[in-house]
Amino acid sequence: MRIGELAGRTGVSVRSLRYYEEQGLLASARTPSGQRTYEEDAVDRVVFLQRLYAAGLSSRTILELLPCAVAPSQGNSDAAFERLLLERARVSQHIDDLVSTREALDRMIEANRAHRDSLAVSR
Amino acid sequence: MRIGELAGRTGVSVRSLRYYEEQGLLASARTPSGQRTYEEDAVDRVVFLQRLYAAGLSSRTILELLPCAVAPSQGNSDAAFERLLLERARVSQHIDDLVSTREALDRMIEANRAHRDSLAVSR
DNA sequence: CTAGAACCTGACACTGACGTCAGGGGCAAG
DNA sequence: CTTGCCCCTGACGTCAGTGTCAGGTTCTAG
Repeated sequence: MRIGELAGRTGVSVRSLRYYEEQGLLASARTPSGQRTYEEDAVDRVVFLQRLYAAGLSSRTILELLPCAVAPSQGNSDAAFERLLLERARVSQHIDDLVSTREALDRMIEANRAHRDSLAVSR
Repeated sequence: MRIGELAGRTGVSVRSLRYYEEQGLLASARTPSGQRTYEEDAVDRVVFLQRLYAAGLSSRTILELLPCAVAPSQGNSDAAFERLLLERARVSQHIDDLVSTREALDRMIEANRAHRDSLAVSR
């Protein structure tokens, strides 16, 4: 498929797809005229990239652990595997932070709701 | 206390503190010579701001829900309360995303570890 | 053949939270 | 008094992912 279709199917902009390629995260074959061509599996790949981006990983970091994602079958460099473990820990830490932030928000919500209710009563 | 001490006690840069003030998120009294002065509670406020920033809220958004955080005692604008609920949902959604991303990472880790172990055996 | 959609490269713009530098004042200790 | 540290404002730099525009080629439908 061509880049426009891939963009449509993944919800990612054409610009971003070209950027991913520039970063070494997404390969494409080229037609003789130079247009990018993708296989079906590119869709999953792009979705996967989006997921990691959303988790706060940078292009560089994703690039480093990509060998593990793409070919767990060969002896991936220890560095990539270490990266993987490290990012797993980072995500986990981030989750914990968010959970406690959510709790703080819940306390605020509760406090405000309580007061709003009391206001409603007094009206 | 002056800005340097506040920075030291919160682990936030002096630059950031001035930025927070510029955004209307952190007030300061001024000495006659123009130097910023903070009360003890500024420490908590800054920590709170850091928490929200880490949760992905923008300065503008934080500013909008700040009334709820600072004075749940008065009839805060419905808009601020709505903002609060909305951001709570956003954080919650983000947590869910991160959790499923972490699961994806765990699957990758497992796949890689399995192969590494089998390699180790064959050596 | 031709219009129009989709594609190409290259480059500059933007956003947001901050770093950093310039140029200048305030203030305590020696 | 002066050395040295902290503070001030203002402004430009950074980073990363993307938007967007320019100028040009390619594909597809009628």
